[in-house]
Amino acid sequence: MGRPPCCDKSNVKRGLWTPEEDAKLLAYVSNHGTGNWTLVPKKAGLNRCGKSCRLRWTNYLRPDLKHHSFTPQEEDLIINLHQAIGSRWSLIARRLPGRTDNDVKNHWNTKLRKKLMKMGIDPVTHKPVSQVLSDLGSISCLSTITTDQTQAPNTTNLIFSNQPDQEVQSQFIKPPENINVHSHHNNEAASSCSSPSSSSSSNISQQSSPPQVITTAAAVPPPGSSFDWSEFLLSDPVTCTEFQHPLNQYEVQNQIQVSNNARDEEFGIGGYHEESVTKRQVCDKLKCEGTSSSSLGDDSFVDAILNRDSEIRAALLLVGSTNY
DNA sequence: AATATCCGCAACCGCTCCGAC
DNA sequence: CGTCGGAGCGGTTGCGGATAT
Repeated sequence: MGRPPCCDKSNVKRGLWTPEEDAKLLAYVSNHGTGNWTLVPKKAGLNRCGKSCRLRWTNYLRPDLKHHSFTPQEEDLIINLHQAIGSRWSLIARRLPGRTDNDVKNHWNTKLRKKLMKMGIDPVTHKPVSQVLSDLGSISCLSTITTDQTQAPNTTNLIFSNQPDQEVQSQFIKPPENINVHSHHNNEAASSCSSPSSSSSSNISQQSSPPQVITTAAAVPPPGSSFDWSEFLLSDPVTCTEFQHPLNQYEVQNQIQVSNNARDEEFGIGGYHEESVTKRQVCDKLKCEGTSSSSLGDDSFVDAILNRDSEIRAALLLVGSTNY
């Protein structure tokens, strides 16, 4: 038996709030504070679900909220934080005084995501789209391996099916999030399907079984042609599956990739974009390393991630400068 | 001017988290 | 330790205004 609903949905008003309702809620919360949200509507004389009241208050009525559009500085901060911690909207919003998680989320989905796409940057991984496609090529290599190893319906196996169903198509639209191109096993896949000693550019010729999608593809953007990545990313998923990698973009590694993997290794998790990673997991990890747990509020949580990210990137730059 | 399409935002839904018991 | 229930989060939906045809 599931949990009963928080309120009788058939008997409460839904949809847009009227000015009268806003006034009632505002008056009540101003005088009594929020307290137990399930009791607020009754005490405030509103025929609304407590959850709806809380949302209206936090997203619209709170007196400290900004209602003007986002500044370029705020946008930059959102992009940077999203790159570091993924879609933890509430955490990102706490870095932006007067903004709510809903504000940030909406702004990301309607403006910033498209802006990055237009710049040729994948908004999920924040990597160049060409690299994401390279990573997908690597993952397809995994699919040929894992199909034999396990029948578990993991995403990687589904992605490159020749007969994509609805689910497969939707996953293909946003592959990095669902496939997690920078997770451990994908790295293993990438390395297991390429010669250990080979340079990345030589991997192509050594691949015995290229991904199905790629081999059956027809449309290859000619070198030097104008190609709109944003249009590609927004295009029909079926069309997407017909796209073929330019071979010279088949290189697998770069420092950002390594950075992501190193960061994942650091926390023993499959990347910050992975759904299963909770704040607690990261905090626990940091706690084990001597970071005071009491100091790990949400801001500290973000700080810890940003600091660790900076450290890893700095270390990689150092390694890169000595290797090349 | 009428209609279609696009876009942004507010609100909802389902789920997890977390403290109380 | 397990259960309960409120709080909070992220994803998604749908409405309404703006713009294009």
